[in-house]
Amino acid sequence: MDKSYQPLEIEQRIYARWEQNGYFAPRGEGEPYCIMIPPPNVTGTLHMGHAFQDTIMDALTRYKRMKGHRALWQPGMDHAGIATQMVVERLLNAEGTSRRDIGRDKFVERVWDWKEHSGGQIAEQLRRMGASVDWSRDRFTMDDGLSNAVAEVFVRLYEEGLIYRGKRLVNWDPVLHTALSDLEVLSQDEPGKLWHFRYPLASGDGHMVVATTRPETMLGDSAVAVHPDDDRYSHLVGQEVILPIVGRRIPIIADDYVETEFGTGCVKITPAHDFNDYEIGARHDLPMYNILTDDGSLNDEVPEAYRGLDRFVAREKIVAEFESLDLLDKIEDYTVKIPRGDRSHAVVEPYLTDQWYVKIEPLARPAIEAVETGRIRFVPENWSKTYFDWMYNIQDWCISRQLWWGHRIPAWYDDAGNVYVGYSEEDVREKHALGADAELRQDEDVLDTWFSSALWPFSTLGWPDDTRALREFYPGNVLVTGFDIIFFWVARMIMMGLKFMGDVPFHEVYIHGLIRDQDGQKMSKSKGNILDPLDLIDGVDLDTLLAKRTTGLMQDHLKPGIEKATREQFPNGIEAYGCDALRFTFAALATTGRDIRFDLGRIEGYKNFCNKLWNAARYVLMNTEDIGDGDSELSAADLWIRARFDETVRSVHRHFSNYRLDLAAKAMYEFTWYEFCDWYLELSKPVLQSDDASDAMQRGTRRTLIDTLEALLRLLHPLMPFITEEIWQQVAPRAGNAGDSIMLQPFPEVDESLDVADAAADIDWVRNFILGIRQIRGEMDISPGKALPVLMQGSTDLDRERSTRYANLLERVGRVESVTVLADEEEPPAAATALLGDMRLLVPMKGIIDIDAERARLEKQKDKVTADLQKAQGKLGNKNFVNNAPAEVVTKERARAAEFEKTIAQLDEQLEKLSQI
RNA sequence: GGGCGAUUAGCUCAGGGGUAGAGCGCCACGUUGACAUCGUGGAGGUCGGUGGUUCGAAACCACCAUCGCCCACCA
Repeated sequence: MDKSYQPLEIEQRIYARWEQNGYFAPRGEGEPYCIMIPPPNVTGTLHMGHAFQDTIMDALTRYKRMKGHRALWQPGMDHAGIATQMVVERLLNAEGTSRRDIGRDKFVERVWDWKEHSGGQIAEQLRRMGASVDWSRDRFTMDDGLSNAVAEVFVRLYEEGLIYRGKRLVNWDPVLHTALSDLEVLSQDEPGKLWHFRYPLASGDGHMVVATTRPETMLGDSAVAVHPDDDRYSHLVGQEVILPIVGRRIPIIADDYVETEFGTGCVKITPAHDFNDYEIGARHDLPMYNILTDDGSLNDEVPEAYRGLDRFVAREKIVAEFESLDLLDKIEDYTVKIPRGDRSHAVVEPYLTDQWYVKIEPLARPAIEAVETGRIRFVPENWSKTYFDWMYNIQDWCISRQLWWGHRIPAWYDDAGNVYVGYSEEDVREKHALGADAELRQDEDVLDTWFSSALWPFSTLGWPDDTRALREFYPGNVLVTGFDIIFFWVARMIMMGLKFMGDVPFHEVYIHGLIRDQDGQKMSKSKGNILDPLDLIDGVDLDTLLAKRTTGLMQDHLKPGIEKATREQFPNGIEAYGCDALRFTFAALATTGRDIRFDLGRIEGYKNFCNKLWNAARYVLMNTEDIGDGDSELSAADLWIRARFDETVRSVHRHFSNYRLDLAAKAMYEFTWYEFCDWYLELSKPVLQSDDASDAMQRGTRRTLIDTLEALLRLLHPLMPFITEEIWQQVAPRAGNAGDSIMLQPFPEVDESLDVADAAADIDWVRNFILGIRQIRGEMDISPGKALPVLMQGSTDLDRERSTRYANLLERVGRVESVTVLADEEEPPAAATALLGDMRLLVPMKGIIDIDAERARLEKQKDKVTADLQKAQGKLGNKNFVNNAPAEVVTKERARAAEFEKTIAQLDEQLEKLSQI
């Protein structure tokens, strides 16, 4: 083995072997376990969030697979309608052409080409992350099977009356020319204005003042509303105003919606361009004036001077005209919530169009119940509240999009405008007995991407066919995802799963945090702070990193700032940490629910951890080349490490079942480094490197070394698949294990039969002995290489017995030259002291130790213990404590106080001795 | 306007009614035959504030402050 761990060389080789051997497919007869990957957007590349999420899912899958489950981690990708269409349109634009130039069929072909290219990249990245997904089951939301499922669901919902078509106000994106669902619209505060306009009363007796943030919509006004109880205006209700510029007479109406406190208490009503006004218009039967075109310009409904103007240009002109008419009351600065499309960032307009909707309430009810009754559990629990809040107020879902890339809506129209829904044109003709001469035209629109994603938990398993996979793996066990798509995706999967499978799609929803940069900023291209997970694995030089962060920026002026920040943070680029270090870092950071600052210090530390493990394995292999097959005898250290390992296994099981990968990682790390490496390997050296130990004893230690390492590798495997496999291939045969791959081995289980109480107590004694001596050595600046004589004063029989039995360990590991028993009454020489139970360990100071330094050291210890003692005595002196606290707490406190007193007495005695010198 | 979360060592974060923890960083010593990507020792915190519950609060409760996120139709 190399002297240090070199991840890059081994990772890809190992993954290829796993994949070629089909190890990722479900196997065995165990209970099925299934996780569905949240399908990444096919146009994207994996970012840190994916890598984090994939690490969690892979760790869970590997863990369950090793526990004997038929484990399936279902892979696949999402066609991501709008996002993908935008990417390909941009490509076309760069070529000097456009989607409209080449036409729908050619365009869709281009998107498929792009999908092949881009999707392959993501699959490659997943492989580099070590993802043990079953590639043989790979799915794409637009492939034939999933498209069938989409059509099936659409037709069934339509036939049940749960999908309908209607003309309503929708969120319209004037740049993308499509409707959006409420979720795809993000409202943000932006500085704006509040314009106050005077609308003259038709009676000629003055005017009303209305305020608006969107002046151009006045062209579509059909009323002015006031609150019914507003005395200022009640005499005007029923009268009319003359709409300026347009000249239309519109009524003054009364409606509860109006807030008397806000502005003047008069609201202009534009039913065709505002969601609230739409409702009011419906209540009062007002006419609707649609004044916009698809791209957000004014249409022919408005006075000629305004036709064809973009709405924002028209806005300026309207204000100017009001001013010239002396009808502009005032302009106030005002912060406005601006709704923007989440993809295009264009200002979205409420716009009257025909769209398809899912009637959601009947689907939502059982979905709410599934969480209320605990059939689905959110982890952490508080996310269920977010879920409920949305589900209780859920609105019908607009599912049609005016795009070209996506599942075409399975609806056909005849010349008379009748609509027929079916699986295909033939199906429709047959079902409705339409003759061949009847002209049918399919709906031009496609479905919201999330419509197909909602079916993912069963469409990927073959639904609507009754497949074996579907029977085995539905419902899945856990969904691992971010909080940002609880509404978009999680809720909709639950609704569709219950509707079409009659069961929940998964029993647990593990919501993880968001990966942020080291300053807590969200990672994004425009901030220039993105990290590519592969760059952390493979390393990257500064120039490449700079290029990655600055090319393709939407806003060129950000470039210098990004360059500067990147140069400062990564003056030498990023070193290669390897996949296992990255995965372990993600796991260690995966605390409940909170966002994660990705700190390079952590991954650096876990890379070192890999190296530590590597070298521990080197040591073990070096010492187990020839174990021999005679009897073996286990030493106290051997028993102790086996017991410590069991304890670690126990806690790792617990942490996996609670989705606390951070705690699992911590338990693994601490055992490996602080117990196995720091102590056990050191304690094994005296046995293996001394002639005193019997062959049986040596065999016992060699077996323990190899057995513990082999089991430890299995324990670590779900988090660090590559390094554990690489080492295991060499270790397993010596441990008597003939398996092909560590990933197919059983996960370690606790050996309940082990009774090691005595051995554990002995080893604790040895460790404390050595720690005491090390402390003296460290604080007295005695060279680690110098062996020290030690005197034991106040020792018990057991102390003396142990000092003999473990003399070898004390000498070799503790660098103790000799251990001498000193009778209680015997006068010790000047010495430095360490306390071990009731016994004092003395290191004679002759020529070694600075007396003043030793006195200071003891005083410091005494201060600390005295403070502890005072605290304990304070408690014990409090009657309330003694009377009310549980007896065992009081007893414990008494014992503590007694211990402190004894320690202080010993320290005093030692200080006294020093002063006599 | 409603809801959720955070506030613990210089930094990043665990923990949790009875003894305040880890990693990184820092200081000192050190090449001992797995590992200097290392070893050994050490310094460093009134656990955001105020009040309450309790024998006991950093932890539970209330309020407040600061920061963050989500939802919502005051034009």
